[in-house]
Amino acid sequence: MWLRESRAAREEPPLTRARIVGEAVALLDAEGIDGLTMRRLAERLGSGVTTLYWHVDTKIDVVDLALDAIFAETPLPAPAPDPDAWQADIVALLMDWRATMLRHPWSAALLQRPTLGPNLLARMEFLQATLVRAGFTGRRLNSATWALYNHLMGATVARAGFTLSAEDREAAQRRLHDLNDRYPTLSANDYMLQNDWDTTFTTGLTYVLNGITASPPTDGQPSEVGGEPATISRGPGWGG
Amino acid sequence: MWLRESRAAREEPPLTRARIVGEAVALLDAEGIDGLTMRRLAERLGSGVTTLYWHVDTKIDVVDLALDAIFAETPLPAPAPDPDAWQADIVALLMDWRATMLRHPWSAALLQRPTLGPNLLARMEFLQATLVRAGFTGRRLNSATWALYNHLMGATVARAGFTLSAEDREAAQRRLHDLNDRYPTLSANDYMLQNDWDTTFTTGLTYVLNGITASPPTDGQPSEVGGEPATISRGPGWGG
DNA sequence: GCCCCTCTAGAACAACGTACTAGTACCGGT
DNA sequence: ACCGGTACTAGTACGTTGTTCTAGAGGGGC
Repeated sequence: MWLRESRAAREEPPLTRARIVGEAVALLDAEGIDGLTMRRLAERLGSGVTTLYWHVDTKIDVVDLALDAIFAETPLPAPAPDPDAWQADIVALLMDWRATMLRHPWSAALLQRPTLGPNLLARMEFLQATLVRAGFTGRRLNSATWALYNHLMGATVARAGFTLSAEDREAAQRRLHDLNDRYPTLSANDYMLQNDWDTTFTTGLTYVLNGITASPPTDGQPSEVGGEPATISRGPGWGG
Repeated sequence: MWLRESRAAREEPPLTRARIVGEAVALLDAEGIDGLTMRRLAERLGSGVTTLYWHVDTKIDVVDLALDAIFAETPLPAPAPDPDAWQADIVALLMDWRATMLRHPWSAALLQRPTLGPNLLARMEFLQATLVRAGFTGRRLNSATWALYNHLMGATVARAGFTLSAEDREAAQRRLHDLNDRYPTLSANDYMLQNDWDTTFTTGLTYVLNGITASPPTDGQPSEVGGEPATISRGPGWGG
């Protein structure tokens, strides 16, 4: 029995990579990115500081692991029964993706490094597989994938970064109003008082999805149809 | 003459806020965000470290000032003569915006903090004023503004963060191929080998602009027309 | 009995942001 | 001619950070 207990302790040593990552997420949630310190992390784990370095090479590893770990909280959405409802699948995926990141606001600031964790790749796989199922291939597939991803990331980073208190926002808006001659539109439209991020996100998502859907998914020649990148230029070509 | 020289020196002391910010941008360009150190900055300026703190309250101030300073490099684009060509104005603005950030890649990682510098506000003013000129008001104006801003930021952050060497990208793609059963789509579509960020950006921008243009700009009741956020939900409503 | 492997932890180092303090040069007032 | 204040520079020092180096404890196999 003691042997068995000892073996159990052997298979689950008091300090594990998983335990470190879990506590790192908790610490990040509680104190933000600046609160994550190897010493504080060790303190919360009841271990020596340098012990962490046996399980992990560097602090960046901890951050990367924590970043991927939060995407294991939620399972991928179940694809809709109707195979034509690919847009619903994408909306479900992106809404959950955003919700996860906003549950851990520090993640938004960290996602600028290349994201190669298994859970993030799984989400990317789901996104692109859904688009493939909808008929996108080649360059169109690539553009659609990134357009959706960009909207998600831009909206979430903006949302997570705009953490001003209500008073601060009102003060900033008053300052905009004082600079009325320089920023008349921002002043008139209460730019700083924006607070309905959720509907802003979903409305923008419909824009992107509608734009993607309108551009036909590569049936036939992939380089001729309207909406090609070549139609964008600084000169004329727009506004017809 | 000596008096005059002395007065000139008086009006332009050896160390200026502007000179500090300029050197900070150069240092950030050369060595990235981790290379920006008060000591190294002082060294490059030929001054004592703590002297900086007379001109600037904290290091964050330096970063914020540098971040806004890069948007003074380029003037705002001249609005197109044709008033209906508002989309061309927006494209010109966003292309230049992105180009500026990619010229200083550290800026992408920093833009998660609320951006209230005068040059950034001027760009935001241009963007929203153009949309107002196109007829957008109220919620639609807000959604359109942020959809465009989100696309810009998402694309630029992704681009600036994906700085892997060609060999690293190929190695990562090989790893994806080895995990074929888990990421079949990413494996089959060379997800990691994406490198034409420019056309991906412009194509995505046409998607967003088309989606915005398709949704009518608040002529009449602002809450009834199609494309309302309420039409998005996890359940049915999509995929018709 | 001995060794190696897994795991823990203290001590120490270089580098960081910043506060405190002292000092220099110049200008206006008396 | 002196004095005080203002603009500006700079050295020293403190606490904190990530990380390396080194030492050591406990257990299984020869």
